[in-house]
Amino acid sequence: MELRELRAFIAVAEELNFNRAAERLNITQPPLTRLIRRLEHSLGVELFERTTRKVSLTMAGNRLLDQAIPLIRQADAVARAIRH
Amino acid sequence: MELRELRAFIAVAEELNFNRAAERLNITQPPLTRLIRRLEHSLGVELFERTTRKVSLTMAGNRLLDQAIPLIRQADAVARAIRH
DNA sequence: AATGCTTACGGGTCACGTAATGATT
DNA sequence: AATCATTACGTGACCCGTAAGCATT
Repeated sequence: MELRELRAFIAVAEELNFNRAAERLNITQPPLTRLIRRLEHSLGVELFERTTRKVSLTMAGNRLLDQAIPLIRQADAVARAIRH
Repeated sequence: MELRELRAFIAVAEELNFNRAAERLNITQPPLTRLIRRLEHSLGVELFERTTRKVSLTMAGNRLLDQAIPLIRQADAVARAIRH
């Protein structure tokens, strides 16, 4: 699990749309799909249900979102603190 | 800043020796040197003073260590929670 | 037909490990 | 000479973006 993956996850979870999330991350959809896949694989759970037309969070995804946001926030705070 | 880099940083900070830290991380010294360099570069600060014979934490390094440990701990807790 | 996620594929970058270098004791 | 970190270098893996595929509306 890497911060980059969590940032990608949060973007998708908030947008519920890979295209917009990818734009927000300044990448295209395919790498984003792969980031999410890798995160899912490393955690051993599905984070989204993709019903071809609609993306929604699974229960595990919801739980992760709750925890990923403060984690990223804390990581950013650490970086800022060290940079002064 | 990535978790992988922080884990490497913690290993070096605790061992104060690149060789032992690399072993602990199951990599060799050169990639470890580069991980640390990249982290230093991304934060814009020196984290270690390398006097060729001795490695010691800078002030910034000390501050990062204090914050990186709980951050990694939290990240591990998140991963564990999601995996059940 | 249009939309939206995923898979295929080619190319460039990146990361690893071995080997060589530099510096200190 | 020995130790320890860094730099050089070649190879294999990884990541990106374009293009193609596939399913749903």
